[in-house]
Amino acid sequence: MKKIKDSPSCLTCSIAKTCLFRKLPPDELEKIEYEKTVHFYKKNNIIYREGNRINGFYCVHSGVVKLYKTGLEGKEQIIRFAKAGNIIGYRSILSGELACTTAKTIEDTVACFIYGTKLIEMVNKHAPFAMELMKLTCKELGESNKYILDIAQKTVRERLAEILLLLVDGFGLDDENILQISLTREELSNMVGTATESVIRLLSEFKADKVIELKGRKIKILNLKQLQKISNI
Amino acid sequence: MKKIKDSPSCLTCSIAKTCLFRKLPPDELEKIEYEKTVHFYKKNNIIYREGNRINGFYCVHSGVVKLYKTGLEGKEQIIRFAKAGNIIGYRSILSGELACTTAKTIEDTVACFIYGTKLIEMVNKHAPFAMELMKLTCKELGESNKYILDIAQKTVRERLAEILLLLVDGFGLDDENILQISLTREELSNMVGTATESVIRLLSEFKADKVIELKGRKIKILNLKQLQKISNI
DNA sequence: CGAATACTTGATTTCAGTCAAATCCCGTGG
DNA sequence: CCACGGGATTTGACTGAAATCAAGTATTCG
Repeated sequence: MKKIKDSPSCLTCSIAKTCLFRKLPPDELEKIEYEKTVHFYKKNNIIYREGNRINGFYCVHSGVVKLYKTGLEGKEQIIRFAKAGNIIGYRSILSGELACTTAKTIEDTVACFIYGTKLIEMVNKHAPFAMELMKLTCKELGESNKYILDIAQKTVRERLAEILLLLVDGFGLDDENILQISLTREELSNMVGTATESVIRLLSEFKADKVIELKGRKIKILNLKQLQKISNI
Repeated sequence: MKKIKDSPSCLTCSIAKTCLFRKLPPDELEKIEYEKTVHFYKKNNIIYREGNRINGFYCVHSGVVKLYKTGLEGKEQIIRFAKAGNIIGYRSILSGELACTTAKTIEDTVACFIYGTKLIEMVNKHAPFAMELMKLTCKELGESNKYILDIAQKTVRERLAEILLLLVDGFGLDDENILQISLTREELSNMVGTATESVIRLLSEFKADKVIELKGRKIKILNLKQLQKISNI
């Protein structure tokens, strides 16, 4: 277990300056600092489960979390990823419903837990914070709606290209144009909403067409323009 | 055009007592009463279009509105319906984005328009209202996420059964068990996310299996349990 | 009443899922 | 260090659900 001094402090946390929490006054942030609990998760650990009642939300400090729903045959459908600065679990707090997704780390992750009552208190007391949170939710809603259209009408090929572009957007490329997130083929297929074999075949095609290059889970983007063309945005 | 006295008043509007606006103090509601404009739409009219910047939102007073996104080949994907008491267009106001759906009436509809600035003012001034709006948004987000899973993993047959159940839930049955919303086969297919012919074939199957009965656009539910079974909820 | 739209049914095609088998890769423990 | 086991990946063959295409019928609306 890590030492306490490794725990991030809200007051010095650079994330708090760019995310949602920048809308809170400093004294409020200080209070959160003393109420929050910091959790360390190894890769492939579940933070909360779909269908659970959760009594707080998490602010991801580092690492990556996948949020997914589980279908009938146990197949995952990834709804989104959360990385440093993103919050997870807030939806069910605000709607008063059970968690609609499972949150599982795909890298070692540090996340701060804050009670739902605190979140609701902040929403009630600080209008700018409430507005920012609402903005966030509405954007997420827009993205989910867009994804409904995509899955309903696009081919798997188009969707895979689009997902790759989304990943480039969210996680970036290094100086060799390698995508800075490592996903299994199965996770990719669970994002696209297709069979693992289909993703593998399509990745091979993209590779044959010199759009990408593959080395294990590393994906090197050779032709971004072509990917956009394939994705039919 | 209808006479002004047909315009609903927020103060006496029974809808305002059950929906979002019940969270506003009476004096605030009175102010809205004088700022809102009432719009009358015939069936099949567009209230706003996907991609438009809209500067306000609408509260549906009567009638039904379908909210849909348009795909590549012009095919609609219906995201949800709005009926009396529902609000539409608020997402893009709050997120500061362009409208992510087109809103089109499928029945004669009366809707009240309120400026976005007013909505934001209300969110800032009245925390209970803000909370209620946030709750609404989060529920909608939960539903959209659920639908992503459904479209990605369920068969068309399962989804059609599920959509029928959703419609029963949202619009109810009359004393003859006839669904109280009239949709074209194409609209049904645009909800399910499939081809019109597929919906027709499946409806015929359901009819052959004595699950439903069809008379034009009227759908009579004969066996709700069986529908639930088919939908695999 | 005629044109346009909506609905239905049948035939065919195709995209993507499933099943099966082989290979690769990686961590573990001897 | 290397063999072993299990999961991940890949490829091929086959299947099937649903889309597309086509053609005819029914309804609706001006």
